[in-house]
Amino acid sequence: MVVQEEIRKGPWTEQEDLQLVCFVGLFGDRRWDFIAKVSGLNRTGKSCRLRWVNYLHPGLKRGKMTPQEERLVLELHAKWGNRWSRIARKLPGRTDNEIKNYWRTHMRKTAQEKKRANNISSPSSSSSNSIKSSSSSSNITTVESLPFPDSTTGVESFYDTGGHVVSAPKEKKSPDNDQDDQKALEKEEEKEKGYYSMDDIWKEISLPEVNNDIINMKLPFYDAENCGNDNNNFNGNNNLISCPPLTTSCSSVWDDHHHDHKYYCSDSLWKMDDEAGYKPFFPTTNDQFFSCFGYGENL
DNA sequence: AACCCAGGCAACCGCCGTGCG
DNA sequence: ACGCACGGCGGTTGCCTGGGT
Repeated sequence: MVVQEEIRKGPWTEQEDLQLVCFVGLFGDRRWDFIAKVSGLNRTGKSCRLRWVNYLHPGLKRGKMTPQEERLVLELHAKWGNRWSRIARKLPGRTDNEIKNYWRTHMRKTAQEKKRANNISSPSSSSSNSIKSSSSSSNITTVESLPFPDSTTGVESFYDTGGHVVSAPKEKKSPDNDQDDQKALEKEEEKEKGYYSMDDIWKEISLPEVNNDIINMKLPFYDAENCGNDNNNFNGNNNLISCPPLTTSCSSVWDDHHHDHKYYCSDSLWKMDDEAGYKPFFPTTNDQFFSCFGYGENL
């Protein structure tokens, strides 16, 4: 029995991010265990999924919530309670984690304000903090506790008016969606992205040798056209991202070459010329999005 | 300048549902 | 019908950062 290397935990490095992005580009955002294994990332599938969904997904907005979004979150939370993923589906580009964090922060703030107000008006009154732990069984926040008027008045929702659909985390078991339509939609999306279907993938990997053509395929959402930037790739001078070959021994080779900003996986070259190569790689201009990259500080 | 504290956020954990053999 | 593997979700934790003292 082979002793497994210890599974990595904690913050992701930029190399890991790039590796993950690359393999998600190849295989789609579904089989996370498979991606975790095949990518050479010493992470669990869950960890990979989380990183993708919450941070690397090209459709993510990031940045501060707009007042509109804030209002919507409160409105939907009043309706659905802590169904964060469900709420997130109504906010294109926002993740359940983000919304959850926002909610916590918001509630903390309102609680403090309330407390302060109570202390001012009636210092002796007992704390009527409406925020219980979010794990509380009755987690539906009462409308009255919200800083907005009446959330049940059917306010016109911007999210139902055909805003651009971001492939936010999908839910197969969603009770409020037509499942067949959903599946058909997902398939279409994957086709558009150029993903291999899982059948294709399994066929592919069952071959004795990995077909290296797949490795140099164009990743649809990171090319220059989509990003409106000339440097939307790893090396900043063409539209192709050269991915590591399908191997589980990438990372160690990789680590050996950190110091000169060039990353090799086996005999395939995955190269970063300099920090500038990282930045334009993602189709967003929000600086916060790149914060983890640190522009070479970890190299 | 040093320290403290609160806020923000990324990531982990554990549970649950689903699909498949 | 059952058990297992996996993905998804909600809750929680812990680190980092910025502002205040």
